[in-house]
Amino acid sequence: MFQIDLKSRKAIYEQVVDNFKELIIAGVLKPDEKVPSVRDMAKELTINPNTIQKAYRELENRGYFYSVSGLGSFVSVPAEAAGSSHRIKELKELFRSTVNELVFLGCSKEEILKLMEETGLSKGKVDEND
Amino acid sequence: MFQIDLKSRKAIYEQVVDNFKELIIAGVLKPDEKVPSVRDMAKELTINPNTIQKAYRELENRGYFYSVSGLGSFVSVPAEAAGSSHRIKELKELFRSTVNELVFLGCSKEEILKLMEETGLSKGKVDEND
Amino acid sequence: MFQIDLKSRKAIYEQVVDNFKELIIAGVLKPDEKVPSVRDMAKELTINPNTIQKAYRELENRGYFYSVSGLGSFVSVPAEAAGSSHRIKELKELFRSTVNELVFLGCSKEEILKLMEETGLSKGKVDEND
Amino acid sequence: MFQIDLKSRKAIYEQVVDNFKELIIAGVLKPDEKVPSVRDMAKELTINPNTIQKAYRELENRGYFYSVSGLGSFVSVPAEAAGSSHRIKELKELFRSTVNELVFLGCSKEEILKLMEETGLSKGKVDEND
DNA sequence: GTGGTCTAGACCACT
DNA sequence: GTGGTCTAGACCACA
Repeated sequence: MFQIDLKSRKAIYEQVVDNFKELIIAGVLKPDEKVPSVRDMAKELTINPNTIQKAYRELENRGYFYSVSGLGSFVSVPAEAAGSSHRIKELKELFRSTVNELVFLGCSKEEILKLMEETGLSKGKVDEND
Repeated sequence: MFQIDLKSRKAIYEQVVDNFKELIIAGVLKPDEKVPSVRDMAKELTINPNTIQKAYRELENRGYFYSVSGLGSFVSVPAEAAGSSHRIKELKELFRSTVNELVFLGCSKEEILKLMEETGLSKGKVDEND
Repeated sequence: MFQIDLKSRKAIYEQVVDNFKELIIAGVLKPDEKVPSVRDMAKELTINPNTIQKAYRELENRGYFYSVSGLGSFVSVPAEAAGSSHRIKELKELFRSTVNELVFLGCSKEEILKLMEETGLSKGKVDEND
Repeated sequence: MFQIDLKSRKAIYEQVVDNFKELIIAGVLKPDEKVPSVRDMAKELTINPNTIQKAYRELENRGYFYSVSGLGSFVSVPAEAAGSSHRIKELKELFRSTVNELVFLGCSKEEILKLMEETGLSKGKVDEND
C-alpha cells in the first residue's frame, strides 16, 4: 500500500497517518471503504501493531477514519472532519510560508504556478467520482 | 522580536528557527546584520539559553546564519545556501500536499488563488531573480 | 424502529439497549408489549443476530425486558426493576457532572433550565407517581 | 490526587481523563498550572507510565491539557477547548436522557431540582475565583 | 528531568 | 476475527 521510512525523523505512526491522509485526499480510498486491519497492516509494514493502532486512533481523531470494534476500521466522509476550520487556518499559514520560502530560494513565479496546475486545481472540482 | 507559543506542539527551538527564517525571508533582517546574542535572546523570550543555542546552530547548518567567534552571529546570504535544491524539492512536495488538503477540506480555487496573490507572488517580484 | 450508527464509538449492542430503553421510557413501547424477535431485529438493522441477542439479554438483566420461552421477548414493568436505587444514584452523579461540564463550556443557566423544561419535567407529570 | 478503580469497566486511562476533567471543571486546577509529570503520576497511582501518557494525550486532544516536551504538562484554558460545540450537543442529549430515566425510575421533580441547585448552578456564575 | 515513540507480548470485549 | 487496553522495559529528543 505504501512504504515506511524507519530512518526518518518523522515518527512511524505519523508517517502512517500522513500516507493514509494522502490516499483519502487523492480519492484512492473512498468513504466507508474498509482499510486493512491493525494486525494486517502491522504485518505488511513489519511494524508493531500498537504503532498502527496509534496511527488509526489518530486518523479517527482527525476525522479520517472511524473504527467499529469487532468489524474493522473504515474511511470516514470528509464532511464530518472535526475541527477542519482550524486545520484550514493552519494550512493557509503553511501555504504562505512555503511559497515565501520557495520564492526566497529563487523559485520563479512560473514554476510555482505550474505546480499549482499539477495539483489539478485549475481543472475545477473532480468531475467523475466513480 | 517575536513570540514563542509554549502550547504549540512544535519544539521551542524549532519555533525560534522558523521565526528567524521568516524574518530573513521577509527581508526584515538583512544580510550581514547582527542578531541578538544567545543570552539576550534567551532573556527576551524567557527560555533556556541552551534552547536558543540549539536554534542558532540549526540556523547556521541551514545556511541562514554565520557566526564569528567573539563577535556573535550574523545573517547569511542564503542564495549561497548549500543544499537548497534539495530543500526546494521538499518545499514543492509540501506545497502540493498542502494545496491538495485545502481543496479536500472544501477550500475553493478562488480562495487559494487569493492566498497566492497575498504572498506578493503575482507582482512579478521574482523576475529579476531569474 | 430506530437506527444504529456504526460510526459511533458506542458498541452496537449498547446502542440497541439504549434505543430500546428510550422507547420504553418515552412510553412508545408499553408494558407487556411484544418486541421483534432477535432474528427480525437483526435483519431490520442488518447487524449480526448475536449482537441483538446480547442486547436483549442485557435488557433483561436491567429489568426492561422479560422473555417467555417459545413466545419471544416482552416489555417489562420497570417499576419492579431490581437495583433501581443503585441506578438512580448513578444517574444523579451523571446528572451532576453533565451540568457541571455544560456550565464549564459556557452554557448559560437559562439554557440548561430550558433543557429541563423540554424534558417535560416542569409539567408536573411526576406528581401522580409520588 | 484521586483514586483509580482497577476493577471498573471503564478503562484506566479514561478514569484518569475524567478525574482530571472534573478537577479542572471544578476549578481545583487552574489554567497554566503544572500537573504531575507522567512518571510521577504513574508512580502515585501505581499504574504504567504509558497509560498515563495516553490519558494526558487524550486530555490534550480534548483541549484540557497542553504539553511541552522537556517542561511538563499544563492545564489549558477552557476557551481553547476544541470542538466544544459538538461536545455541548452531546452533553445536552445526555442531559435529556438522564433526566428522562430519572423521572421514569420514580425520581420526583423536586428531587431533580434539588440536584440542580447542588451543582451551584442557581447561584449564578462563580463570584470569587481566588 | 520532561514528554514522546516503539516493541513484545498478554488480555479483554464485541461481531 | 476485530479494535482496544495494559504492562514492562528500552530509547530518543528537548529544556
